[in-house]
Amino acid sequence: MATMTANVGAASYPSPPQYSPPSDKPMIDAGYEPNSMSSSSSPHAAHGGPGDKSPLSSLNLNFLKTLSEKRTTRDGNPPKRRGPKPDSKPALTRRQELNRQAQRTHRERKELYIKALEDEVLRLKEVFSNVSQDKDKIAEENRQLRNLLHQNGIASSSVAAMDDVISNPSMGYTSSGSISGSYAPGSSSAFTPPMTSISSLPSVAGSGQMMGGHMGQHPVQSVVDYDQAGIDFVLAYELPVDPSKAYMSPPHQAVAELNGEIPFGRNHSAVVDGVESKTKRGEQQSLKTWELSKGDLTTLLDLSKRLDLDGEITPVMAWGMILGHPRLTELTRKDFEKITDDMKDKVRCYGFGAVMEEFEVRDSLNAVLSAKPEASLGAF
DNA sequence: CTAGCGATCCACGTAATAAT
DNA sequence: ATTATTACGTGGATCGCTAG
Repeated sequence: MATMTANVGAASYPSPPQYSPPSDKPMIDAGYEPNSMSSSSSPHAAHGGPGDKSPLSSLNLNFLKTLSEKRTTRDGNPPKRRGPKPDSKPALTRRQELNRQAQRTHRERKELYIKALEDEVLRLKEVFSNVSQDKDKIAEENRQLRNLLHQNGIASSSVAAMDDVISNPSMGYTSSGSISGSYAPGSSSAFTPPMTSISSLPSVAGSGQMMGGHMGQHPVQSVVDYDQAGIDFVLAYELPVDPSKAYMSPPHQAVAELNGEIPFGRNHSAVVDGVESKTKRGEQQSLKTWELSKGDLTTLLDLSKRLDLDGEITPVMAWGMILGHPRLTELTRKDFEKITDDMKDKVRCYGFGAVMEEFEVRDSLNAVLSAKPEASLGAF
């Protein structure tokens, strides 16, 4: 059992670049002699039965020790010579010999891997140290600049706001950084282009800016208010038609990571609770949902690309998908409603909110578009 | 000082099992 | 079938302590 779990995790150490596997098939100790002893092949003494020693036998302890210790013995002597044990018999079977070789190379790989990790730790320590120094310098400079502003009677509130954004990566994050590719990393069907174009806008920007980007691409568009259409689209799934659909699947970890970063609206479970309580009490007041402004929609679009739902997407993502469609301008308000209705049957509750299959959104969208007279077919 | 002894380190072998 | 990895055992070397 223990072997199973560990095996997968440690899948492989980077192979040692310099190690050349025994070319002429499993001959005795071919090509192995890291230190001194060359391939010998006539030792003796087999191993006995079960022995002494503590259960945490050498391997684990050795592993830990090699993380921090030197390559010499305590009296400064070089470590033990390597090579076959002086008392080891030549392998009796081909399989035995292969195992022996495999174990040697494995140990070597492991050693190199650990060494590489050690080096990486040192490197990162240095980087961290440098960054810390830079940060201190900048903070100090910032302080001085603020003082200067203050002395000259210039309010620094806006500057302070910028500081918040900088010091809190969860706010107004930009496209750089570690969050890359968080949406469906393995899914080639992800609709990245439109989403990135949207999310690259400052999240503090109002919907006007967001739409500016799209209206630039689709000028002189009908009367469709994409802001409002988007809000309607997203909110449509926050009021489950069928309360029995609630909690069909467990909360996703990705949401936990985003928790606390959503500065508006309501907990979705509360919404579902509200629905339940409504069905019980017949009260209208409990059927509240998110209070979503146009600015919030932009922020949601921004946040949504950081979820990894494995092929499923949130309504916000779906809306981003729709916005990114090359034939967006052909869509009317009725089309949006049609898609919304379509998807209502397919939406599921993911614990924190609604999700839907990406391909179903695509299908629905394409269905609506294909019912239209002409146009360049720009399916996904 | 030194021999004796137990604990620990270390490199290795073997077998089982998972992965390819 | 072969290779990679894990788990465990072995024996020599070394260390630290202690009694003589």
